[in-house]
Order: sequence, then structure tokens, then C-alpha cells
Amino acid sequence: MDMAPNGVSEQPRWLSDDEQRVWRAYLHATTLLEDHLDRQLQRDAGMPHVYYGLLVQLSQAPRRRMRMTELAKDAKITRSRLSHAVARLEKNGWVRREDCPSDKRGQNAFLTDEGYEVLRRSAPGHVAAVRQALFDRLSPEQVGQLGEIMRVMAEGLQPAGPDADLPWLR
Amino acid sequence: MDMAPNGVSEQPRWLSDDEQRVWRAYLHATTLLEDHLDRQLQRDAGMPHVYYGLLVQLSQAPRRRMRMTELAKDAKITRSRLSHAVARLEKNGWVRREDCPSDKRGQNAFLTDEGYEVLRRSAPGHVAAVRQALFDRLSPEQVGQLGEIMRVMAEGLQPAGPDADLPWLR
DNA sequence: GACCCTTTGTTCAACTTTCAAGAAGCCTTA
DNA sequence: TAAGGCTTCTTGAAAGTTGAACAAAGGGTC
Repeated sequence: MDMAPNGVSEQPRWLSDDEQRVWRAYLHATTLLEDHLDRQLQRDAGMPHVYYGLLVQLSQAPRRRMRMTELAKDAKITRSRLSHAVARLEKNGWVRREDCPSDKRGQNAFLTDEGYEVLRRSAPGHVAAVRQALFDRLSPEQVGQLGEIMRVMAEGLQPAGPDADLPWLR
Repeated sequence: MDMAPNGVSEQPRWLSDDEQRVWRAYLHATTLLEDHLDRQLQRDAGMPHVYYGLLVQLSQAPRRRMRMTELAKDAKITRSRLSHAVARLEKNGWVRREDCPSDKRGQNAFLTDEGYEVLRRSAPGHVAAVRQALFDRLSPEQVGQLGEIMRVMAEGLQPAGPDADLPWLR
């Protein structure tokens, strides 16, 4: 083993004790928060957090409508998942689909008035939950640090443009 | 509206622009990472991240076995979810169940040799993925900050002991 | 022991997510 | 305009998750 100096399969560099503690804290905190928000929204708005996020995106888009692919990209979910999700939200009457005029393959999803209303009603509770878990507990410095850390993390994970798998071209 | 000064339903305190940016960065980064790890482990170890975590827990327990409830608690999942997960891992031959000698209601889950082997083989790749996404990108200061921030977050979300819903007793 | 309340782990049905496949429209090139 | 390749969105089946309900055993009290 220990193949070549190209960084592919050297001896694994395990995490230090400190790093392990941080990693566990990360997993612990992020799953607790996600679970908390999921339950809160399921209870108060009748949908999971991801679906709520879709309504939020739509509510902020011009004319409250978006192409499916764009919406999927912004919400970081697959188109397949979005299809199923929108079908469900459509059943609730919160979203509807319409053909895209300029591209016959395309669909626009748009937020109905009823959907907007659900959002309006549940937003305060959601914000309160986020505040209570995060912003009301962290110092302003910590909020800044968190933002920067998350920015760095995302940078390393970004689907990245074309040529993402051709790093030698960059 | 605006009921009473007990903090229950005042005017919602929306997030500031800065807070919103941080919150979005948080959602973005954490979902990207979780997706990344899920795919990595699904590909290299044949199971999702949560299941992998269960094997890790078992591998570190004395005699590589744990009571179901304890395992569920440590992994922060419901007993129901754990039942399903262990059933699946049992089919793979990576985990087995045995009756608990001291409590006839109880079950111990234990890691088989085969399960241990899977873990041994896939651990390096997993650690590499975590490193590459997180620890190799953050400065030591940032790692420290992240740890502290996550600790604070978890504190506010912890299922908390008994009396969790009786805050006035604390 | 009889009673009652709690804990343990599983099960079922409903729901969500994933993955692979596929129909349909777009776009470029010849 | 035909051909080939790409993009858009959906579908269906398998896998995973949730929440409520349940049987069985523990543990206290009378």
C-alpha cells in the first residue's frame, strides 16, 4: 500500500482528538437542529423543512414562479426529488405548475395565494426557532465566524462549474 | 396580537440581512456536506452515513455490543428508525442481535467480524472526505471556533433531562 | 399477588428520498 | 431537414424515515 505521491491512498491521516471532538460536536449539533426544525415545521406548517424552503424560494422569485431546474438548483436537491415534492405541494394546493411559454420542455412552479398564506402564517414560528437555536445564543463575533466557516466549507464542496473533474485545467 | 410580555407571540423579530446570509450559508454548507458524505459512503461502503455511524458506535463499545436504546440515544435517532436500520445491517451480515441476559425485554446489537472488516476498509476514505471538506480547509482557530459554536448550539437543543418543559424549575 | 405505570423494542402504514430509466423538446452541424 | 447529442422533467420501484400503536417485561405500591 501507500501508493505513489499523488495523494490518493497514503496512510490515512486520522483525526486528532481535538478534531474528533469538533467533528462529533458538529454532527451532534447539526442533526439536533435539523430534527428540531423539521418537527417544528411539520407541526406548525404541515411540511418538512425542505418543502418549506421551496415555498420560501418561490415567494421571493419574480411573479412567485420559477423553472423547476432553477428551483432544484437553488434548493440543492435533485430534479427528481423536486418533482415528487412539488406533486405533494400541489396536492395541498400550495403550489401549481404551468407550462413554460418559451421552452416546451419546461415547467414553472408557482406559489398559490393559499401557499403564500401558509408561509405568512408559519414564518414567524420558524424564524423564532432559528433565532432561539442559533442567533440568540451566539455572540456577534461567533455569528461572523460561523458565516465565514460555512463559506469556506461550501467552497470545497460546491458542485463547481464544468471541468470540476479536470482540476489540472484550472 | 402581540400577546403579553412572556415572549410567546410578540412581533416576530426577523433576521437581519447579515443573519440571513449566515443562515443561508449554514444551510448550504451543511446540506452539501451531508450529501457528499452520504454519497461517498454509499459508494464505498454500501450504506448511508447514519448507518456507518451505527457501526462506528458499536465498534467502540465494550465487546462491540450495545443495547438498542442506548445505541439509538448515542446516534440521536429514534428507536423505530434504529430497528429498521439494524434489520438492514443484519441482512448485510454486519450486525447481529442477541437477547439481553439481564433484561428480557432488551436486545443487544453487536458488530460482526464481517461488519468490523467493512468498517476497517471504509474508514480511511471517510476520514479523508471529512478532512478534505473541513479540517484541511479551516485554520486551527476556525476549528476551535466551530467546536465552540456547535457546543453552544447543541446546548440549546439538547433533549435535556427530565423537567425539560418546566424551565421555571431550573 | 394484583394493580398500575413505565420502559423496551418492534410493527404497520404513510410519507420522503434515491436511483435508473425514459419521453419529449432543444440545438448544432452538415 | 435529418442526425446526434444534450437538457428538461417525470416516473416507478426500492430504500429509508416517521409517528402511532402494540406486546411484553420491569418495577413500585398496596
